[in-house]
Amino acid sequence: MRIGELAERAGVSTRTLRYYESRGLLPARRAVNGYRVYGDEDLRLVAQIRTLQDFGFGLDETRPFVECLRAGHPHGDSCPASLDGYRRKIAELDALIGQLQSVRDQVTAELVRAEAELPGGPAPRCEMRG
Amino acid sequence: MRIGELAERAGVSTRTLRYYESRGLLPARRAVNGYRVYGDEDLRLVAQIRTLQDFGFGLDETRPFVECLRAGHPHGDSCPASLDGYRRKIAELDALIGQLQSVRDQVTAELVRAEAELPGGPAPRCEMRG
DNA sequence: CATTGCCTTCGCGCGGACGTCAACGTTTAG
DNA sequence: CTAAACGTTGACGTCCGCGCGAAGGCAATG
Repeated sequence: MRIGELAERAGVSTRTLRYYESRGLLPARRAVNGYRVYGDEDLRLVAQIRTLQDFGFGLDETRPFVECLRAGHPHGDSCPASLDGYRRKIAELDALIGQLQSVRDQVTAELVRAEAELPGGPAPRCEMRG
Repeated sequence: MRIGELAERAGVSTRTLRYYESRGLLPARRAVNGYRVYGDEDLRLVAQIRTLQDFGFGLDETRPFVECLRAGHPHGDSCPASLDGYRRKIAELDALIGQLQSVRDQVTAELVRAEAELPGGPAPRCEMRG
């Protein structure tokens, strides 16, 4: 299989595949004429990269998974390094979520304060009846 | 007050102040020689921008607050448009947090599955006795 | 011969908030 | 008078990751 076919089957552009190769993922054997030659396993490899990308992994972060696959393991996450990759990403996400949550709370506090200070008088959230 | 003094007092660079002006925030009067001239209210204006920036507001999103201040209101968030700005940002943050949470859960599920499939056997989270 | 596919390398684009430099005018202190 | 310090505009560089586009040339196939 050459680059065009792999690109079509994987649903990415040939540019993307060459880019992956330039980044050290997805190395390709070469035919005598210099054409890149791929096997079916490379399809799974690209699929693994895309999946992780969808999770917000950077290209570099997909490396352990890719190397795990290339080492012959059944899944990209069949290796300890990949699991660590998961764990790091989860920790990263938790940290980010926490920061965003904190900002969210601060902005909400500002909103509440500003609403209370409005010259038109505070807009009550609950109906006051007497 | 000229640009250097305002920059120092506000804790930003002169480049930043000129940039704000170019973006339509922070318009400056000009002296006869063409120098930008600022008043004390501009200091509060810059402070308002920085505060919002810290909350993750883009420059454009600070516009209602800035115009509110320039309209003579006591705070940048003394205007309805500013409150809407707060609300939009909160909604934005909620959406983002939700997405990240979803991704986090998916990655966690992958991690759990991969751990269970490890050739070394699943690493139990709880001791099994008996 | 034409078409299609592939090869390489170089450089561009995006988006936002600036940094940095150039080349020049102004003010101020010695 | 001169030099430093400050001001002006304009244009380009940076960071970040993930690519895209195009030029110029070789390979395979009809």
